[in-house]
Amino acid sequence: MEAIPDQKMTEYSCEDADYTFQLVDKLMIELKEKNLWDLFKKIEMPLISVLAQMERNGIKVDVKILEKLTKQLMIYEKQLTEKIYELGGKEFNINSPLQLKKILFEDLKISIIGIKKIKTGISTAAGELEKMKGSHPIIDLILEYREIFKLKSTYSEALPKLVNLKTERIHTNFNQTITATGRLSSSNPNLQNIPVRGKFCKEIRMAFIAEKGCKLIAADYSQIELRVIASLSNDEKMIQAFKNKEDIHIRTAAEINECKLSEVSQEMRQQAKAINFGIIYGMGAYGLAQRTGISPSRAKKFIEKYFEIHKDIKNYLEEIKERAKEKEYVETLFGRRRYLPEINSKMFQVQNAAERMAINMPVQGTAADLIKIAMIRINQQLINNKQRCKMLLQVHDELIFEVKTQDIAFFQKIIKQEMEESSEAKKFKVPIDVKIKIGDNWGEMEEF
DNA sequence: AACCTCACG
DNA sequence: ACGTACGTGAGGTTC
Repeated sequence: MEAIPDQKMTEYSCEDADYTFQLVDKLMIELKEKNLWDLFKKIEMPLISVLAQMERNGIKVDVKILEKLTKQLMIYEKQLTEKIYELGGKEFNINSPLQLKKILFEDLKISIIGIKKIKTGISTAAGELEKMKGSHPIIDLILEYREIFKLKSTYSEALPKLVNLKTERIHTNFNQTITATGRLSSSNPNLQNIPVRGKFCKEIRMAFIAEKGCKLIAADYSQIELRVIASLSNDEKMIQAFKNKEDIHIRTAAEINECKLSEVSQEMRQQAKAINFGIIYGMGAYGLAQRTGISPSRAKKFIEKYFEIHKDIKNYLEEIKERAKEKEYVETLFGRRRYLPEINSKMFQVQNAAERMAINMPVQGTAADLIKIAMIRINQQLINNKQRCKMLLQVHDELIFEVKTQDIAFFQKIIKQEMEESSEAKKFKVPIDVKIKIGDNWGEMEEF
């Protein structure tokens, strides 16, 4: 790839070289002492070249689609801006939370009971505005404006600037040494946060296209973090649910509401989903209530019920906190560590925050280890066939490939197999399930 | 540079 | 009594 800048060549003296070797030695010893040498040798070292290859590959982008979308978004933005000025009584910068606050709470006198306070006063985050929805028509417009502006500024306008002129592709950076949990991160641009839920997300994703004569394959681990916690905690009930290929959220909903699987409503499933995710994040009853809109007392009952049924998970969470306090670190199934000295802090909220990190890291980190291993193994298989199948992106539990159309069946099988059935995937007490989708672009993919 | 907000898993 | 779910990156405003 041409855009890679020339490395700055520094001239080293012999003394510098000696010093460098000493540092490397020290680092190696530290890795060995902390029991991280195996992890480094097995995962991080081989992953370096996989990521370098992915960065060189890049993903093809149809700039025209994004430019067209930008124009459309600008029209919406203008219409919304005018309406908001009218309702607000004057022109102001809608992107400024400070100015927005003045309009909403001083001029329009919208009630702020129960709205979250932050450092600089009242929060105007979407979740808080959501609570004021009924009190003034301007709220809906602000929310819509924010959505449109975000799409335009962060995606449809910004992405074309990062398309390499020679390759017509976007080459993101995959950062291997940033996160506390072992995940990768992506920057310049971040291709791990391309919209997928809201309005116009399909249009944005449709701009990421397969090369002529190729298709994109997306392979994602289904419910990987819940499978990980089921396995780590050895929770028989949850393991059984995954073995039976049940919808885990429906199952949870039936359990906490004490009803049949068939009696679970959409809303009940939604609440159960929030609980399942909350468990992974170490949430409390208050947090659950905030996010689901149910009352704190009801949320508390749901959580109690959940732990009553999943005693193994409850025990696991207690144990992991205890062990973290003793060792001041937590670790993944593959031995990756996160040091958490603050877990023994005397400050209540500092310690609490560390406890939540202690709960989350082994789950998030084990999933990260698993996909990294899969990437290395798949790359091994691609090495002789790079022209026919390229690994393009990783989005935490998902891998995107570009494959020659005639080779789809061949590589699809390899990818799924390496992700689901490697010896490492078999270390889990639950089956690992990978969903495959195929399409001409990232926005229109069909499940296989 | 800090802060806010918001996109993703 | 406390504040309230984990992990990221980016664009905007304000100082």
